[in-house]
Amino acid sequence: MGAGGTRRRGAALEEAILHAAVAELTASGYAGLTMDKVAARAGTNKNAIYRRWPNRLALGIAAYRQLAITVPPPDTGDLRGDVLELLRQANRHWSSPLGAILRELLSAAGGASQALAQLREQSGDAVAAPWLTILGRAVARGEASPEALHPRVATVAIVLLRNEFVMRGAPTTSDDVLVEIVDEVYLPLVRRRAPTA
Amino acid sequence: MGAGGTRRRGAALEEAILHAAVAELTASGYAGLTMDKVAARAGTNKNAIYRRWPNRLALGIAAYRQLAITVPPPDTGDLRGDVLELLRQANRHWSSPLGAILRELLSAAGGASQALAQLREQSGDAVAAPWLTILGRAVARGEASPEALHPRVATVAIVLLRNEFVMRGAPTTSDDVLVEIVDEVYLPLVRRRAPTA
DNA sequence: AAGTTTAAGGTACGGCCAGTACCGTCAAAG
DNA sequence: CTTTGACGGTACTGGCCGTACCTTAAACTT
Repeated sequence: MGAGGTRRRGAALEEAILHAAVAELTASGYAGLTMDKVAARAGTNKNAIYRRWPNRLALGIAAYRQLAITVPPPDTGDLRGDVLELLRQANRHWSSPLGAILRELLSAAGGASQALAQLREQSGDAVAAPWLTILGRAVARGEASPEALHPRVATVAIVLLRNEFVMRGAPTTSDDVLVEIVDEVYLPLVRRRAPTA
Repeated sequence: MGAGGTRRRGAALEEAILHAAVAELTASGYAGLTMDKVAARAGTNKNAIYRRWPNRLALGIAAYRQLAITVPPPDTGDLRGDVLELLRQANRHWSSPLGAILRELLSAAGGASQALAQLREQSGDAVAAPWLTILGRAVARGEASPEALHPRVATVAIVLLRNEFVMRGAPTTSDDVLVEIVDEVYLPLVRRRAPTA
């Protein structure tokens, strides 16, 4: 049918498909992302899609990447404020429709560790950076111990929050829980420790 | 067909179906658990299944419950040993075929928080208990601070390990990582904190 | 400008599987 | 011995992924 009259090729068509996939993804989530619907919305057919992406999951991930954004790490002046703000950002993000899509994708990727790698590169490893940033400042201020810069230590708070999402199926996590994570676990852990006897 | 000759009813049939579902689940995982195959293996048909479980996921969960077992918490005499042993148990469990099935189910449950609750009851909350047990003993020995008995604190190690499984798609986690979790995060967190000078 | 290559469009399947409908049949309850 | 309701068999619907095959148009070549 090609409403535009002229037949699109190459990059133009690819962009149109991706755009349609993004639209479907935001409208119906990954579960509702069907190849037929994407093709229809893009005004093309499934062949054009399968020439570019090997399967539905790959297309879904590609579409998600169009949506993902990164925000600069907060700088409130003290560690507790920074940590809480980072957690709240993450909480908002996971509660948002975008977060729901990400969870769906992670779910669908499941064992396909090939595809999973792409998602981690985007959602996982990028997560560590802001924590190291705010902790670096805290160490400089003497608020945190240098050992806290160990990645596994630095990211404990966000990992606990992620666990909250995974275990409770709840869409959003109460702010009380965030405060609890910060005060009961994270700050005691990263704070300058008294020398072990 | 009914190889048994007599036609089974009620509990007998239900048991046969569940048994077949368990067999299929262990043989092919949840992805390979199809209603047709279960019916065939049980020597019945899909109707009998759908009269008892509303959908495939419910059947999968029911079958999984048949498989899940609990092991008594370790008691090595010191906290570090107990913690490591608990983590190693969990590591083995998640690496096992059974763990793979559980991950598949959690994946499939996804948003269906109704079904998710059933799985949590089995895999999630039951997890906290052994940690409180070993920590209770450690507190009595003076190895850990009483604040460590806070559930969110007590379960930090296992949550970090779970995160490892979720993020790295890896089937098993290296023992080095377990040690790292214990020594870098868990012990510093729960250990009796030196009175702030 | 004519010819050639390559990708798009159109359409129709194959295959898989969840879930449903219908009906004949047999076991258990009364 | 009759009635009831669950069981067995089978056949469908419907959705959707992924593929095959052919026609047509764009772009590139000579």
